[in-house]
Amino acid sequence: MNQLCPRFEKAMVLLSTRWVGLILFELLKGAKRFSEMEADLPISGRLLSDRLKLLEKEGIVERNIYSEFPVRIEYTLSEKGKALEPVIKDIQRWAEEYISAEEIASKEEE
Amino acid sequence: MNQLCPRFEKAMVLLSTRWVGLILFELLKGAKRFSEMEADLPISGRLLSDRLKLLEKEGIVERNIYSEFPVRIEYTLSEKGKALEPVIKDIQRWAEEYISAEEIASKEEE
DNA sequence: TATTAAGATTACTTTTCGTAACTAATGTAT
DNA sequence: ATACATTAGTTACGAAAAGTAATCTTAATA
Repeated sequence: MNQLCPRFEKAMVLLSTRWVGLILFELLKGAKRFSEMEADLPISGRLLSDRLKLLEKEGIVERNIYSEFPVRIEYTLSEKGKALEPVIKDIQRWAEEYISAEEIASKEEE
Repeated sequence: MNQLCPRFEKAMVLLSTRWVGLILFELLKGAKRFSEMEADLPISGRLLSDRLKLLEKEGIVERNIYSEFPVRIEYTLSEKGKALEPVIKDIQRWAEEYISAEEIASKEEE
């Protein structure tokens, strides 16, 4: 039925998961705490939690616990995660060149 | 609230739309008819139709009608669509390097 | 014991999916 | 002329997933 390379298909499905791209973009800037990401991204805590768990399971994100007061938990990209940088950079370049201001303005219409 | 570049966010949301990546991958190989894509991709006609309309609206895909018997309709990438090639190529490279065979085998588990 | 941060859980609403049946346009066979 | 193929979708609708906000949990202070 379908002629796709299973690795590619798996990667595509993973990267197409809603908000995963934006989370990767956040983490490419450096280690982030849960609440920082929650503030920066347009998603709720429940979803952020789900996605971080998914990315951790996939070996893309690492969760580091620092036993301070109060406890600090930081999320960082693994090597596998950092290797996605070119994808994100390409998307940024494409967006700069091809997404027009009008398109963004007309978000709420239709 | 959020600190993201709106162009980037828009691009990310668009490219994160389920199946959009796989459709782009199909079309990077050249012009495709509706039924060919339906056969190659693991999605239903309804969704394929939805996504093609979305991509046409976004100026990424072009729809060409040939009045033969029976009518032939081909989908191709616009310049804006072709400009996404690096993104897809990067994802392919990443998948080759980082998606292991075991991960694919264990699709149905958990 | 009251507070604070991280994040999990719950209860509930809204969107999106997927299947299968249906429509439209056009050419062919009878 | 009428009935049937073929391609390319569209519609309807129940099922599944995604979304939100508010409420718990845990652990270490002050």
